[in-house]
Amino acid sequence: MTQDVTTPDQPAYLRGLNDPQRDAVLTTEGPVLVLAGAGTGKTAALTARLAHLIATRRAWPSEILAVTFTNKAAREMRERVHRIVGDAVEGMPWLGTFHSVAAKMLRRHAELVGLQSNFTILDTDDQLRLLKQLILAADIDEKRWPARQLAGLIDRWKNRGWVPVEIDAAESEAYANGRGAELYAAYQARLKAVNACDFGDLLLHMLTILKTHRDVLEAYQQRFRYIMVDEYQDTNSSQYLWLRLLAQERKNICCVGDDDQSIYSWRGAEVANILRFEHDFLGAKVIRLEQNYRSTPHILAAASQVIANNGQRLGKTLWTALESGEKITVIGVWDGPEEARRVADEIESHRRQGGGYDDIAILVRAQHQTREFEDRFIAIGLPYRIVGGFRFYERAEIRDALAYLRVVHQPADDLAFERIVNTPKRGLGDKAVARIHQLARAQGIPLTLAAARLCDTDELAGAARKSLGRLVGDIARWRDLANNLAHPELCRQILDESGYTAMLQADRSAESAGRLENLTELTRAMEEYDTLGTFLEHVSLVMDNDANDGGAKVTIMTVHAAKGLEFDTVFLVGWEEGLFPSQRALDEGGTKSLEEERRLAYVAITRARRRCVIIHAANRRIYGQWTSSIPSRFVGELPEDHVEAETTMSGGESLWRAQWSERTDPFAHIERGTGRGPGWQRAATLGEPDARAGNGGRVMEVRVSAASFAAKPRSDIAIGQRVFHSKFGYGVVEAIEGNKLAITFEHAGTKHVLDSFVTPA
DNA sequence: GTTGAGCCGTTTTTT
DNA sequence: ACGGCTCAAC
Repeated sequence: MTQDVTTPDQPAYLRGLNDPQRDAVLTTEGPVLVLAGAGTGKTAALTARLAHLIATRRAWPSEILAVTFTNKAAREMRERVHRIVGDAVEGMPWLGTFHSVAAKMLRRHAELVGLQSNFTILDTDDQLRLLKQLILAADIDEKRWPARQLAGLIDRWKNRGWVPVEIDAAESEAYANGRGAELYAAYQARLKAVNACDFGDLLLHMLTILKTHRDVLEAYQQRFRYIMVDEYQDTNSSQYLWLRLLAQERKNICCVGDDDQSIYSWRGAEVANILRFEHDFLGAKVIRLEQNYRSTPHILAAASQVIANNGQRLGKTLWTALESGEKITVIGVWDGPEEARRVADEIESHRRQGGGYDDIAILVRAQHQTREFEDRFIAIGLPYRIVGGFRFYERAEIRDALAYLRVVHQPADDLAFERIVNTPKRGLGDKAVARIHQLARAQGIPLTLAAARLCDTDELAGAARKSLGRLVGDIARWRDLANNLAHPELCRQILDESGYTAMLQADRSAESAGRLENLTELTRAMEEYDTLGTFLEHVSLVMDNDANDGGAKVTIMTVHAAKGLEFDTVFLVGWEEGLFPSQRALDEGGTKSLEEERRLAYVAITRARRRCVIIHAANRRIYGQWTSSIPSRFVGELPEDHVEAETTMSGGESLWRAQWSERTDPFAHIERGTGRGPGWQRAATLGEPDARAGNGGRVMEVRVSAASFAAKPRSDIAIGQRVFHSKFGYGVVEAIEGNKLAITFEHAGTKHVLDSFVTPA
């Protein structure tokens, strides 16, 4: 093939690269666009390029700006560069996500936009609470004009790089009869007052600074000899403008992306950015990476065929040298639970043939789909991990603890103060808080200060006054302590002295034990950061938590989260109209949304190395209602020659292709099998779906859980013992079989679970 | 000021 | 189906 033309005296980082990859590495000067199809070794080329710039002394590590979209991608790049150039990577302060790099810059120049450098970065939750207050103050009916909608609008405006005065009447019209811009301005003013900004602001403020302060712009233009951008198809306008300003002087910008994998338009990404790159950066060199090293020809053919239905593509022809392997499997099942059972069965048989759990992923369109699998996997004790979903730092107890730390770290953080003022309950309700607000507004001071002053008056009733006085005193003391105490210790002390720990200890509900554990974990995590400030920054920007607790597990995640990853076997579930493509995309976005859904399908298929199984169910429960569904149009777009169709439904024949060619009646298959009314009615009346076996002539295979083979009973668990399970709460062990336990839970009935999921209570 | 009952929207996707 | 939020009662 094209690789291995390397002569022995060439540097190690070029070894194993094919011609276009090498071209991407060695073309250092001028604008470069690397169009990298799925699985074409994009990251390898990108990291080699970085290494090349450093090794050939074209730039010091600190003179390279390298931005990615996710923390995961940034971390991976850092690790890979480290492997090549060693500790030189430590000197790369400007390798990170757009947001973390922008935050770092903004902390240096905060005063130019009216902030102090210890500003707080708000998350969505804080943002919504703040907006609600403003909506209320503006006398707008929040029921009619939800804060979420306003948040979405403001986010969109920020993504486009628009400050409040740039919002025209037509845009403003989108909220509360033209008051959108007014609310946006009020929001920005409020953020400034509490010394905070949101995610969009990190970029927008920096953009404002670069536009209005020539000296700052020129300094960065000088500094960044080379700029590299990963996943360029995901940049929004504000990021694009930011990049263009920074690259204007030296023009050494290398963007890597794939227009077919643009799946983030909903958060402002503009595919147009990549489509018009050559126009924006004159003389740009375009390099295409088209050799796929990941997937079999069948998988590649299927993906290519699906994406070919999109218009407006830059176009690539992916090819592979791999063996042809297995065709894609399409399976039609009866309903959601059967889908989960079927996937579990496949995984266990894969396991029996010596396969592992780690190389399997289940990709869903929407987060809620994970539940069906979670339920099934817990029931049979199949180890799994859900990526995304509830994030560690989004849990209530963690956010409470962080709010305490924020109040201590950044005195103007009113939102944090509001969060903790009556948590734990200390008799400071709406009335007392309203008084504090009143005073704060009257004097134009932060809430903590207003609270302190309020204590000196006799405006509050005795109990409330005493309670508030205590809190104010505590906060003042903690602020002092912050200077001479290690921050993890400070955090522990705050949690104890505020009564927060006591509150959780007094709570005997199923979750409280886990919450206390989470707080311990939080203080442990803090130890990895030098200062309270860097820790809080990390929390705001790097909110991902790889649950890296040992042991092989099947991964369940959304297609979005799977971008950039690969697995031997991939199950693509829920390929039904209304779910994938999503109803919303079908309803409101027209062709554009549908094409984005199709790109999502393309991303999904190309995650698979060897085996790709696509499943659609005939019936699904949506909002608690059974609904019939028809196979996704994307199923119909798969090339026949590369697909093996199969169904477990009573009719015996797969209808997926018929659905999108000849047949028009979506219920035909269901009627044929049962001879009775609409499928969902029957499904709804049948308790345990397996009971249908006799009905439709299908017999469920008797399953032996793979988990029971690896039977290694835990010594700390015995029959009759009380245990805790993070999903089901407390229960008593009834039986032990290998590493599987039968437990009668206090609130969830009797379940069979793996012993690794429980702890002795 | 705190607790409970009923109502509503929710299910896209994330820094 | 479920959780979060609003409103009413204690």
